[in-house]
Amino acid sequence: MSRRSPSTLEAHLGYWLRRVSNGVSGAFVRALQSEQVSVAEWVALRLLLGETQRSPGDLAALTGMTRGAVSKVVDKLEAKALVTRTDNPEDSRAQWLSLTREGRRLVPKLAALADRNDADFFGCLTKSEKAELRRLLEKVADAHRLRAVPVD
Amino acid sequence: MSRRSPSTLEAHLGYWLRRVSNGVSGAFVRALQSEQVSVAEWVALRLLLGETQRSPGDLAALTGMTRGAVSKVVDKLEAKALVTRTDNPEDSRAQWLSLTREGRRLVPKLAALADRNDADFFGCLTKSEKAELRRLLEKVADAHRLRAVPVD
DNA sequence: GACAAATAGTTTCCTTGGAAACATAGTTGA
DNA sequence: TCAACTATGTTTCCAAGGAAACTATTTGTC
Repeated sequence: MSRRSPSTLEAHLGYWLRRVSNGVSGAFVRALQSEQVSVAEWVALRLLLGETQRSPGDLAALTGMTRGAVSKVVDKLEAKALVTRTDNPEDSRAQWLSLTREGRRLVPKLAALADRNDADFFGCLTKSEKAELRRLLEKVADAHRLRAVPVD
Repeated sequence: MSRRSPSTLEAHLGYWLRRVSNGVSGAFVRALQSEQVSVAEWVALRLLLGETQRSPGDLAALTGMTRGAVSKVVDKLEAKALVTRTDNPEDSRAQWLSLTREGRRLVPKLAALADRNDADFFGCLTKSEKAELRRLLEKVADAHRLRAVPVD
């Protein structure tokens, strides 16, 4: 008549994934703070680099954020003069987003922060362990069609 | 005089970790919604099971949440009659938290949801791949002393 | 061409959690 | 002893993002 005790938190792979992911993301948030940029803003900036025909709706579709949330992120980026909104002449509901000169200048700096953060965190793994970790993560992502670009 | 173009989002392991982790966690949030429980509430409930001397401050220390946030989570759990606060007779600032009968009954149900979510997500990996993924994640967690129990 | 439905972006309201101030209550050291 | 410090839990204020209502356009259908 024994009843199995409920599994612990640590029993789940999802738990470990989240635990590590929160560590990596938290450190990245702190790194970006040195440039007064949020992760959502970084992602938006990176997605806009080299693209001249990208709309707020595109960002919403790519990231899984709501259009409302994207609207606010773009507000912030525009206030910081990193992005501009321009009317789409073919559809007056729509707009194109572009990086300003300042925005284009900032992206490589932020990318360097991302590079360093990643190197810091996964430096404890060998080259082949990193490759294996990436392979496994991509396999899970693929199996579940996880396409959304994470913004947090 | 060429300038290396900034790395893409997908270039980082942290990106893939977050992408998958958000998928797993998002699905778990939706699963918990069937019982009207948040992830933070689930974690608190699980951490309280079988413990009779655990305080709000302990939960804050274990999870990395602020004491303010824990206070609110406990408010919710108390309102749902899953947890009770009792005064600590040895220190009138402090309190002990305990699961109610209802709370103890709910935990195994929620644990089953977690089990299923994990199985669903990582079922696409072989047994040895799962073991390897866990090993790699624990290695990174260990290298960086990542102790906080994720609550989101 | 007219009008219903769909689409793009914005705004409002709500929830969640951090930061910091707050109120109490222990602790420590002169 | 008692003032200063520390510790516990709560509250207030703020920022971020989702849901859904809203405005303005465009598309599709008759």
